[in-house]
Amino acid sequence: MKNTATVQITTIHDVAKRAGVATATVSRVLNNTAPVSDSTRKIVQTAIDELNFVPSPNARKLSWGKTFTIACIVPFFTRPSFVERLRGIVGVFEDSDYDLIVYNVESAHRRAQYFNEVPRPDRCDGVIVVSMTPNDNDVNALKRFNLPVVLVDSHHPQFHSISEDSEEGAAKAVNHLIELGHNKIAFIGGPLKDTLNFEATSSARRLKGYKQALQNANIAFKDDYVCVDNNFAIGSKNGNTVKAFTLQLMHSNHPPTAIFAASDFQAMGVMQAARSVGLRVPEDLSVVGYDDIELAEHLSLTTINQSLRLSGERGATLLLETLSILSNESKKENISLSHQSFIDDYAEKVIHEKVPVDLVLRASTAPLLDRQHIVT
Amino acid sequence: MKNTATVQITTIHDVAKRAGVATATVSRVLNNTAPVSDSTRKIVQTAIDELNFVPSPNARKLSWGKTFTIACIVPFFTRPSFVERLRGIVGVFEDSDYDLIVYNVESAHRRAQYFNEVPRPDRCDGVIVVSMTPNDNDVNALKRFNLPVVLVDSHHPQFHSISEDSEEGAAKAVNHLIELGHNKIAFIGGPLKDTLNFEATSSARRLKGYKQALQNANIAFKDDYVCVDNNFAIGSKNGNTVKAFTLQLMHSNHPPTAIFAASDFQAMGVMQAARSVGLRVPEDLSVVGYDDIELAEHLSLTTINQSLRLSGERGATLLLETLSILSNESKKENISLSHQSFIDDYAEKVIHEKVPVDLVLRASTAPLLDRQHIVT
DNA sequence: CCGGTTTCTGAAAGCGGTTTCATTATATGC
DNA sequence: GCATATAATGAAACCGCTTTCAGAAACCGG
Repeated sequence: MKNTATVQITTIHDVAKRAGVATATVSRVLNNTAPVSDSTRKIVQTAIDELNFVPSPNARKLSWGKTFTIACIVPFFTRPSFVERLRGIVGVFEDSDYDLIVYNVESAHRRAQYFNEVPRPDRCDGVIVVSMTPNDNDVNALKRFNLPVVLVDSHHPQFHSISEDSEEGAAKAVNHLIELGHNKIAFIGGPLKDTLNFEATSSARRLKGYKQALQNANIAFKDDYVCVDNNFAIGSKNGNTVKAFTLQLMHSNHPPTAIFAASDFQAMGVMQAARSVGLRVPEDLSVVGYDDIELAEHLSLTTINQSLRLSGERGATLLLETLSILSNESKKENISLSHQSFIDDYAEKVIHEKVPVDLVLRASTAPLLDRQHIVT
Repeated sequence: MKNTATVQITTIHDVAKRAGVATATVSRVLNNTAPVSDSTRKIVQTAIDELNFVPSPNARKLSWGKTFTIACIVPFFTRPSFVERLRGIVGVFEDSDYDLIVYNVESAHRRAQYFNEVPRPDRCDGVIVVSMTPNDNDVNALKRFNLPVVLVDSHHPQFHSISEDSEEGAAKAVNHLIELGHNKIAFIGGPLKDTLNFEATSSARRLKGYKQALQNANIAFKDDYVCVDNNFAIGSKNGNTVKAFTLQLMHSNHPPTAIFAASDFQAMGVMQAARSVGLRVPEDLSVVGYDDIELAEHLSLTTINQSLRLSGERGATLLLETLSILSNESKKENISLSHQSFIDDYAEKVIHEKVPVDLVLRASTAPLLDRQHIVT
């Protein structure tokens, strides 16, 4: 059951033979790892070029004791925002020596499986976890082999993380509406508890920001104005709950004049529902979303940009940096003591980076009109 | 510059020592590759369990001469439909022994690089190419080492492929409109030539299907009704061309009563543009999209479902099948001659599978009304 | 022109598995 | 009951590359 390819690949031995040197020498010119005389180097290089030799990644990995791969554990298709995040991550590793393997979590079972099996030094050199807060088991699994870990879009005291401040973002959204004169502002969001990790979801944090903003503006919080779609998940075919919520809100005795949705996808549902009953956006109803996914621009949706792509980029970069620091650390040589201690410090410190959240003004929000006052 | 992990991983030697056997024996119980007495098997198994031993993937790969990884070359973020396709692919490999590495093509440079560097037996056991028709160079690169290759969403005589019939799909869309009584049907699509591979794009094929359908219905083809956005690409910030096209069409002397867009994303632009000037969809304008991406359902967009997910699944499965056939072939033993020849046939034959294209009826299309007749 | 570095290079020992080959123990046949 | 096939196991080679170790060659000051 050996390899099925019929054409043999040239190995370092072929090169060595052709160049009339030992494989060690070939390896040395390959990696610049020890002095090689110009003459032999040239000969070897010629042989390499002529044979079109590329060293076997696997052999290299085994020999180096590194995998040169990064594992990315991500609820791939259940988050509307993963594309952009992943794009950021992929972009960083494209130009590095590392391969990226994406582990897609779509069930609690897979989640546990991946957290247990993937973070091993013989499988990857580092781990990026996206949009999942590690629970106790996960933490143990992640720490077992001291692999560098970066959390993107989540937070844990023991691991580096890149995250956004959902509360701040939500507050910005709501403040914007308040500044436009709205005070009947509803919230529509997804589930507040995550079934995969039993943590507060971004919806929960955005709801918190929403409440905070209202409070700061001395606007009374109304339970009726909060709608939570516990089944909401991109990919599930139940986008209708949002529409039902919207209609319910707008047909109530005190219909809101503005709705803040915890995601652009939900905001889209809101806009559609509103329009389906003849309400104009933004004239009759202002809508703010969250995420600033591609869609938002096409919908002219005012929303909160949470730098999705950037968060991926930063996460990947941070992991790369950690990796390089660790590898420098392991060859403690020629390094001044002060520099060494700097590095130690750096390696010890857990870094929590926040990515900016910004209001993106588009055409789905407008000042509260007098007419609306009358309607209410 | 060795591995940075500080905790050592247990190896097969540890297990062997603990069980008091040779590593060969451990390997044998691990792989069921030769008879082992029940007693020793039990001892070894215990040692494995106690030490929590998992064989190093890398060592295994090197030894087997296989990589146990599949390379997937895909224009990741420039196609609106990649998510679903990838989802299908990922789902298949999750339960297999293979890792999936996704190579994201976003420039001609990367494209060439990946096609040249990736399809080597020391990097992967098989290749899935998504949404790109290989050019001559690519074909050479792909065939160099006789690696199994499957094309998803493209076609080439020399490689297995899973694709949809864009012409048929487009014809179904247009026929639907014709059946509703429309005869002023415009087409809005993306570029007809692909800058990455200089091949006809799906837009081009859909345009062809559009023309065909018109012709079959004896409706004269009008150049004015065809709008091609040469800059269209998801991710580029120029979704406005579609809107401009739409407005231009609707303000012309003979505005169409229906528009067929070559993708759902573009259809969304059409709907928005139409509504922005007070036109109702579908009452004043029928719109049909293509792809049936998630969005379509939320937009209540009538569209053509081209089984995106399924295409990924089938492609991945086909590759897996090919792989298993090849590996069986390589151990030509205990196989009846007839079965062997069947396998040979199968391995020789290039398989071209079509995935179904179906009209999905939603609320963006309606019968042509008399009122519209008058308007024109 | 000699001892002592420094530079360059090859042989060989890993990396962590698998597999061949040889050997011993057991089973089977007559 | 002995020759021979078969089952079970260990030692060692191997996958393709890196790296240590040690020796040879070149360099250098006196």
